[in-house]
Amino acid sequence: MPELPEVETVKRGLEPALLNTIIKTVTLNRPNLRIPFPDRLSERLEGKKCLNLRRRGKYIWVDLDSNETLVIHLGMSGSFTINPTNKNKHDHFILETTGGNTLVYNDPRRFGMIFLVPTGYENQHPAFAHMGPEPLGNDFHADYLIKAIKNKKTPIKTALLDQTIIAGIGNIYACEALYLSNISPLKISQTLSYEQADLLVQSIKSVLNAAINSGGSSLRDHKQTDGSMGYFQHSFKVYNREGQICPETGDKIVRISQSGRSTFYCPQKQR
DNA sequence: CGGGCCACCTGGCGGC
DNA sequence: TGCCGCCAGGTGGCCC
Repeated sequence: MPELPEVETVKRGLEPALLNTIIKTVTLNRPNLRIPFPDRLSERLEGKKCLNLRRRGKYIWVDLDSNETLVIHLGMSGSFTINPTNKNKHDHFILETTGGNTLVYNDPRRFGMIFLVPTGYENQHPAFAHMGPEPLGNDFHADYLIKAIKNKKTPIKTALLDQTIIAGIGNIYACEALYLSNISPLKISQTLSYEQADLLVQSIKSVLNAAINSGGSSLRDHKQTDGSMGYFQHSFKVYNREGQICPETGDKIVRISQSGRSTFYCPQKQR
C-alpha cells in the first residue's frame, strides 16, 4: 500500500495508542518479515516508554526511552490495527501497552521491515543515509529538484520513485503529480525546465497534502489503524484509470510500463 | 556509478 | 468451480 500519505496516516493513528505509554508485551509470530527481526527484539521493547513518533519517507520512527528508535516500514501490504476484534492470518508483530491498547501489524506479503537504530544516529543507517528531502519540508523546492536531476537521464517518473532524490513518493503519487504538472512521465529528467520543476514541486506538495487530509488511499484491503478506509483513491486522476477519459482533454488515459512498474498518464495533457 | 532486471511473498482478479 | 497467468502501494541485490 503505503506511500508517504498512507504512512503519515498510520503514524497519526498509532500516536494516541503509543505516545507516552510503556510497551508491556511483544509478540512475534515468525522470525522475520523481509529481514529478520532484530536480536532480542522483545526484550529491547518491553518495559520501554514511547517518547515520540516521527516519519521519514515511508518509514515510521518510534523513539523509546532506551536510546533506541523502533523503525517500521509497511512494505507493499503492511498495516496496523489497534485493538482488532479478530485475529487474522499474517498478524506478525503485536504490541500491548500499559495503556491497555493492542497494536497488531499484519502483512501478507511480508515486504515490510522492523528494525532498531540508536536514537540520534538514524541517518547513519543505510536506509536513511542517502535519503532525499521530505517533499513536504521547506528544503524541497524547485532549486533543489533541478539540481538533483540535472545529470539524470532517466525518465522523470523513474526519478520521482528514487528515494535518494525525494523521500516518500511511490507509484501512485508519482503518476498523480506528473498529471497535475502536465509533464510526460517519459520526459528525460535533466530536460525539465525550471518552470516545470517548480510546477512539479507544487503538484507533489499539493497531492500529498490532499491525500493526507483524506486519510490516505485505500487500495485493495488497506485500512487505517481504526479499521476505517482512506478516501483519496476516489480522487486519483490517472492511477489505475487505464482506458478512462481524461476530464481535461477527453482522451483516454493509457498505461505503460517503466522500470517494471505501471505508469498511467494522459498523453494529450502530459507532453 | 547509473540503470535495468529480478527476486522477495501472498492474494485477488479475469479469462478460459 | 478450478486452474493459470498476471498484477499489486517497495526495496535492494546483482549484473552490465
